[in-house]
Amino acid sequence: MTRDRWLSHADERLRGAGLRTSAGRTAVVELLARDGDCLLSAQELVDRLRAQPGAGSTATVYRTLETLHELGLVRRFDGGEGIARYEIADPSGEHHHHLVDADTGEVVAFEDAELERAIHRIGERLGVRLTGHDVILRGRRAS
Amino acid sequence: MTRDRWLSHADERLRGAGLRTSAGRTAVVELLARDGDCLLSAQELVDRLRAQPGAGSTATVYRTLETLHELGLVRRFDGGEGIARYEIADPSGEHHHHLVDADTGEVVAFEDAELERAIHRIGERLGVRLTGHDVILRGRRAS
DNA sequence: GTTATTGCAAACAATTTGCATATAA
DNA sequence: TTATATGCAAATTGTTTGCAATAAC
Repeated sequence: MTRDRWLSHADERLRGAGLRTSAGRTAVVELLARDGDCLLSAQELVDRLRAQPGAGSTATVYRTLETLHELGLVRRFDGGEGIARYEIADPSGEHHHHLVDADTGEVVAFEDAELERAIHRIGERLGVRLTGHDVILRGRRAS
Repeated sequence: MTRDRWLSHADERLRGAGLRTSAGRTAVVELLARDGDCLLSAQELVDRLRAQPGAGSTATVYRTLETLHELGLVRRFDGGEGIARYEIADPSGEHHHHLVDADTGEVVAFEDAELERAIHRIGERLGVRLTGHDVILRGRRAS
């Protein structure tokens, strides 16, 4: 399962970066492995951590997210509401994009091979080795 | 020319929304028509307005950008640095996307018909009438 | 022991808002 | 004349940071 794979991959990567296995960071990483497959804000993480005992300070959550992002373990999105959202980045490179309902704000994830192919070709056409990409669609359900 | 067309379109649309032709808003709109074809921040707009006499308070710039965005006259982007950037939205629907250099942060605009087609098809596949979309590519120049 | 990590609270930066004044209609 | 728009400064909000205490190695 993707989440388990991500968790062990993340552990390994953090260890490999010379970082210690500390309570706070571990709590964030495990929470992400459990709930982080789609777009969580830092505040949401803090809240969920606070539900469980002791762990979960704002600073630690932000610091951990920054670390994970630098290591390529999470993707970060800056949706127009001025708050960043994160989701785990599958080590296999497989990923989805997001469709936002223009009325409700509801977010749906989708994958599309044709889209990925088009993006790949753009990189070639522009002479750029792509390191990442984000696609956000907005629309309303056809009535 | 696109900018002139945008300016008259914007004027008309603002008028049509029952808004008054005021100095502050007009200055922002005209500045956008002149310089706003690609990704300006609110602060950059304020600075450029301040270069000219009298006009250009932070509040008015933000309020105008909000209005323009609601009316679909500008596109807003939230690049990961916590600051929003705006550019004029061509009334014809023609538009470009952005490639960010992973090393320098430099932004290049591009258009791609194949990409647009792929996105259109995704809308159909998901049963959604698309109202907008953003694509951001990140990469480094092939050496 | 030494060094990384934590948590709190203070600091920050972008953006928003209250309100009294000025201005377009 | 009347409602809208402005500008200032204060308030808000998401995020970052200094620092002393704590925990990993």
